[in-house]
Amino acid sequence: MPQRVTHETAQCPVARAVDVIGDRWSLLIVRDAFDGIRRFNDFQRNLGLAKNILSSRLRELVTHGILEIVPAAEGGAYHEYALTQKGRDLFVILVSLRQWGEDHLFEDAEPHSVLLDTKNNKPVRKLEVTDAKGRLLDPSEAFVRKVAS
Amino acid sequence: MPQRVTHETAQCPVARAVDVIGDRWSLLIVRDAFDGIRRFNDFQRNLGLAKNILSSRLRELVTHGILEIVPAAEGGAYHEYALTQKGRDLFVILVSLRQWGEDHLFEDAEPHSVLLDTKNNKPVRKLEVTDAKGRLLDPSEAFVRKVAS
DNA sequence: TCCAACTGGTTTCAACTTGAAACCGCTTGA
DNA sequence: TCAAGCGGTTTCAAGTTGAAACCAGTTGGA
Repeated sequence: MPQRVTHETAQCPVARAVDVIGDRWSLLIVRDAFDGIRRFNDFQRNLGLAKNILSSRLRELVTHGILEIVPAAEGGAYHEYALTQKGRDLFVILVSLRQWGEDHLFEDAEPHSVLLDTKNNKPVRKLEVTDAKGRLLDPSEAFVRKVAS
Repeated sequence: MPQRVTHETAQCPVARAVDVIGDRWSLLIVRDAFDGIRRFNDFQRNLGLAKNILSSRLRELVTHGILEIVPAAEGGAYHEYALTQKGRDLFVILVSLRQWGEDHLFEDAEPHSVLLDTKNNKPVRKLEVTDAKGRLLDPSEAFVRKVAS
C-alpha cells in the first residue's frame, strides 16, 4: 500500500524540513506571503493553482505553524493568512533558492526579478556558509556528525 | 487534462528553483551526495526509496546538470553519480534548510545530526541575509523588484 | 433594499505520480 | 563456475494533483 513516505522522525533536520516544505507549492505560497499577499483569492490568482490545492496547502502551512489565520486587516468578516515567526524564518531559505536560481537557471541576458533592500535599493549580498569564526567554508570542509543511535 | 504545473519559464528565480529541486527526494539525494554517496545502491539503501523513483530522480538531476555520471572511482564496469559545480552550489540551500529544521522542527532535548567544519569540529555559523554592505537584513527591509513585462 | 458579483472554500472525477515487488541482464568475487 | 550484487525496468495498485462545477455567506452599488 504505497502511501507517502515521511521523514517526520528523521534525525536529519534537512529531511524534516523537506518533509514540511518540500513540495511544489508551499514555498511559493510563503514567497507570496513575504510579498504581502494575505488573502485566499489573491494567492490563488497570483499563483494560478487550483483552489482545492491552495486550500489544502494553506491548511498544512497553518498546521505546521508557518502561517496563522488572523482577522482581516480592515475588520471585515473575512480572515487572512499571516506569516508566523517560524514562517518569517524561512526567509533565508527563499533567498538561498533565489540566488541559486539566478546563478544557474537563467540565461545570461534573461531578465528575472531581483531582491533589493529597501534602504539602498541594492541587491542583497550573496549568502555564504562560514565556520564558527566567520571564515568561508567550502562544502568539502564540512561534514555531518550523525547522532548516536 | 491535469498534468504537473511547471514554472520553468517564470521570471522569479525562486519559482524556477522550486521547479527543479522542489520535491520530496531530490534534495535528499543531493544531501547524500555531499556525504560522499555516489552509487545507485548506496543511495537506495540510505534513503529507503523505491528503485524506480530513485532511477527517475537521478535521471532528472543529471538532466538538470546537478549530478553527472562518471566512471567508477576504482575503474570497474559500473559508474557513479557525482555532484557538478551547479550541484555543489546547492550547499547553501541545504545548510539553510538544516538550520531552519534545527530551530523549528525538533524538541529542545531531541537529538539531531550536526554540520561541523572539518578543521575545528565546530558547528557552521548561522546563515544571515545581509544588504550590500553586509548589514543584517530583516525580511521587512527587503522587497522584490519585478522585471518589466 | 435588492441583487449581482465576489469570497473562501468543498466536491467530484479523471489524469498523473508514487511506491512495492517482481523481474532481468551484466559484473564481481570466492 | 556460480551465487550474490549491481543498476536498473516493468507492472500495477493506491495516492495525489488539477480543472471545473458548485455553494453558502459577504459586500457593494443602484
